[in-house]
Amino acid sequence: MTTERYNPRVVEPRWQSVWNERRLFETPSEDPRPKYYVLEMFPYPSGRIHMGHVRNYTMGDVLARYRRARGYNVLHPMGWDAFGLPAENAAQQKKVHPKDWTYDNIAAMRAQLKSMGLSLDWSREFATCDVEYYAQQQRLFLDFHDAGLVARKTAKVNWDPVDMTVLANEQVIDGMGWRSGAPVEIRELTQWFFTITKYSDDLLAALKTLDRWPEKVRVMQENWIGRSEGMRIRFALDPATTPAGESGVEVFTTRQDTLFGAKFVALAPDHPLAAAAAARSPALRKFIEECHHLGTAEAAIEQAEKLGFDTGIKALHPLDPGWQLPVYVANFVLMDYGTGAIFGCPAHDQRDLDFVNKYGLGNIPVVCPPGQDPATFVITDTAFVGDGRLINSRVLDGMSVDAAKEEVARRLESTTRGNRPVGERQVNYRLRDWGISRQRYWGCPIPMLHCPACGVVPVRREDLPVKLPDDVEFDRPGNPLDRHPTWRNAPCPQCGGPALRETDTMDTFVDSSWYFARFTAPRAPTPTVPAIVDHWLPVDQYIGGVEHAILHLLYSRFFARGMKATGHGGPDEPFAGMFTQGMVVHETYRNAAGDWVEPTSVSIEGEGDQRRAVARDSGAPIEIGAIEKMSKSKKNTVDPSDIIGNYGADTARWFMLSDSPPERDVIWTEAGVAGAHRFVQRVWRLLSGLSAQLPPSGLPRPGMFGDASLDLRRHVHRTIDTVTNDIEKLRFNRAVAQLYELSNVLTAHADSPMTPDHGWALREAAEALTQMLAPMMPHLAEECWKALGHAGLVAEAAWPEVEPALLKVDTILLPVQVNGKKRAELTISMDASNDEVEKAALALDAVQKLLEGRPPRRVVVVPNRIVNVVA
RNA sequence: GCCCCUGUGGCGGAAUGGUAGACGCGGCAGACUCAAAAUCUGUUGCCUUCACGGGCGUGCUGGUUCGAGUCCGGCCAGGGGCACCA
Repeated sequence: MTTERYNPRVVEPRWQSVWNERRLFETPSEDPRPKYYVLEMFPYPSGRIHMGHVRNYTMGDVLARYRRARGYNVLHPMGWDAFGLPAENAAQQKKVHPKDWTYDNIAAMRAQLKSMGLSLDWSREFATCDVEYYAQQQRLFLDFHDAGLVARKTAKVNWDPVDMTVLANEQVIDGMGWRSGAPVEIRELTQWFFTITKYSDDLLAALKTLDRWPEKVRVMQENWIGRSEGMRIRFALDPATTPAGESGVEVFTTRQDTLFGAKFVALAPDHPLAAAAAARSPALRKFIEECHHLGTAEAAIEQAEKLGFDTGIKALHPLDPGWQLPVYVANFVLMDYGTGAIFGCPAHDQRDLDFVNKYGLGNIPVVCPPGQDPATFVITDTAFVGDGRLINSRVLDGMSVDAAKEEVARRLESTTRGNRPVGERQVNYRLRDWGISRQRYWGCPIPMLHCPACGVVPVRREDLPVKLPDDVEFDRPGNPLDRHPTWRNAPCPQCGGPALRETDTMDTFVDSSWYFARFTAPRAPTPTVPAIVDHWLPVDQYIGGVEHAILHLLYSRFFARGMKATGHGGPDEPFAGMFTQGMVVHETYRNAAGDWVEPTSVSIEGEGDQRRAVARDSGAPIEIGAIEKMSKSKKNTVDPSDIIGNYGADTARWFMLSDSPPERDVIWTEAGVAGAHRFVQRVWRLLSGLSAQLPPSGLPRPGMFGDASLDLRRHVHRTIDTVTNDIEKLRFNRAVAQLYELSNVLTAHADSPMTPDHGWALREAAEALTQMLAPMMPHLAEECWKALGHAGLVAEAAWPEVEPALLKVDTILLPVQVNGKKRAELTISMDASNDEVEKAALALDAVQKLLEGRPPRRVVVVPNRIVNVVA
């Protein structure tokens, strides 16, 4: 019998249109089945999908199809994270409107995604730049505003004077704007913020409940929120040295136990007291000015020397008013953490130590490490930050660090000056409020107005949406909304007088902070429908790149809380299960000139050490470089469309699931893809070849099975068991290996005589294999399912059931160790007692030989696992 | 600097404290073929032995255990996150 080669180019579109016509993946919200919401991070519509998308969406699709087969009502939607800077760059460079560019890209990428055969509910699709979407986002903004979750305050930003825009820190390279190359200025701008810090404690505490999130992501969020417990302490100032009107300075510390080791107080350059002191000192003004010029870049901070300037002001020690400490302005003190001022204890803080060593202020060790003699303990270059006993600290001497912290806290809390305690316990967070203002056109307009009479006024809800004007120009740098002739003008909702619209638009992270909720009722005239969003959320499994482990996930968690608080429903935690996939990486190639070369123009020869690359056209030698994340700049990308065109979507999907554990990086190789494709063909040959000989589907199970049939059935059911488990735990690479093995076993059994029981067992195996392949390679599975004589779709078939009796075996092969080394094997009944096993093991020739006639010292029998004889 | 992860054949990787290397890629040998491709079968950690067998093997090093890739301590290497956060 001849079998035709499986042709994905014909087969895949055919099944895609069958699924589409039957509207198989459109999800009703009202359905008696249990719900399952699986979501992959929606893409930015750059124009082409990349291999990272293929990996991400394949994983999600496996889960969606598997859950459907398990009887769940699955929600698996797709949309577009469509606002953002690249559209405006394209507008400048290619003279296309950001809207046209974006929607054209969406159309191209939608077609690419459809060619992957993903079981998505396309009826719920939306883009965040759809007016219908951002209108609802503006409504949410106003609701958040009314609930006190929106603030307007000044913030320092990186300002590019040429492009006339604010830059993110990542867009500042060596102090220059990434596009303009102009030196970046630090400017204070009034910006819109979401007050995420109101939830600091809750966002931190609730991380403990996210037991289906990667530990790594939880730790990253924990560090980002950065809770520290300490004290806010007020230092009085010596009036003789202090500018008029200033009487004290507050510091934040987590080490109040080291208060007797204090050597100085330091202020941030922007601290009000620093400004007051600068008013009478030109030299200090100059110093503060220099601090401002120091870049915000990490590298600059890393190398920056600890610099300070003595203000001449003296602070009085809170536990000893007779003790004066110099007050410095120091470049390493941050205005926006704590109080913008610190007290320095050099012996037990490295930065403070560096500082005093530079300015010759000396240090007093106040915590002595265990085992050290306090009399000889000195600090020179390295601060001691560990635990120990307090020394040189008067009443605290002999206490542990914790006890001393407690004692100092008690004393300062009960000491008052001017009706206020000198110190208060305080919890500080590293987390800052979320600045969402962007001076850009292609984003969601912030629905606020500026009225000369009434100030900042929200747009009335009945006047929403504030639509982006289409008639804008990108011929000049800056925000086109600022110079639009008419759009800015609107009447004030309060007084009716002329007012100006806010021209800042929202950070695109806002768009992606609630899209998963919108998918539950994507056409509703309100942001959500609470009953529906409560039904679907939380997302049962969210999948995406680890690069969003902090910001996107944290903002979404904040938004969920905000939406709940403003009556839009949903749980506090939007993602019950989170999975961060690894990247798709590829070898890099360079020619003799050092230019990057695409994989498609390189051919590889030889193996191992002999492996060489040459240019496909000229034969010129090519250097094989490091394996790195696919990126356009290194030209080591592979276009998913090429792969799908050559091998079909199933091959690409199968390769993405094979070999590498999903959380780790996967190395894209031609050989690997070719291997995946060979398997596609092998499965088709096997199953289509077998189908002609098999008994019809649905025959009753024979009462008896021969040994071969029983072996096959046992293997099939073991595979169903493990593959089910592996998919549930997202261990796709293991599931793939099991299916390879099953197809090998099935192949080995396919030539056995076609007795009724064997035919039945073979059909069972063939169908189980097809069904288990279906979530991963849905087109191939449909084609095989049809070849096996089914009129219906495998996409609608129920997941195969395990017969528990078949997971058991009567006899097992037990390894026998002597002194921990395997020396023999023992075939014995599963039910044999430990005594029987021990006796049988000791009777083995190999064991006897090694014992040399002596009795064993000990015999360990682990039932159905191993025997270890200790000689 | 702080926090986290990873380290297993030629390669990607399997392995509830219990036979290390499943499965795939690659290699080798064979079958089919006039030949090649495709396909199928066998084999494939390293050393040693004609063979049976034996020895060595999970970055290094110490420990716990009848038994350690897995648990604990100390190193080394690679990767990631945060970073003047008091």
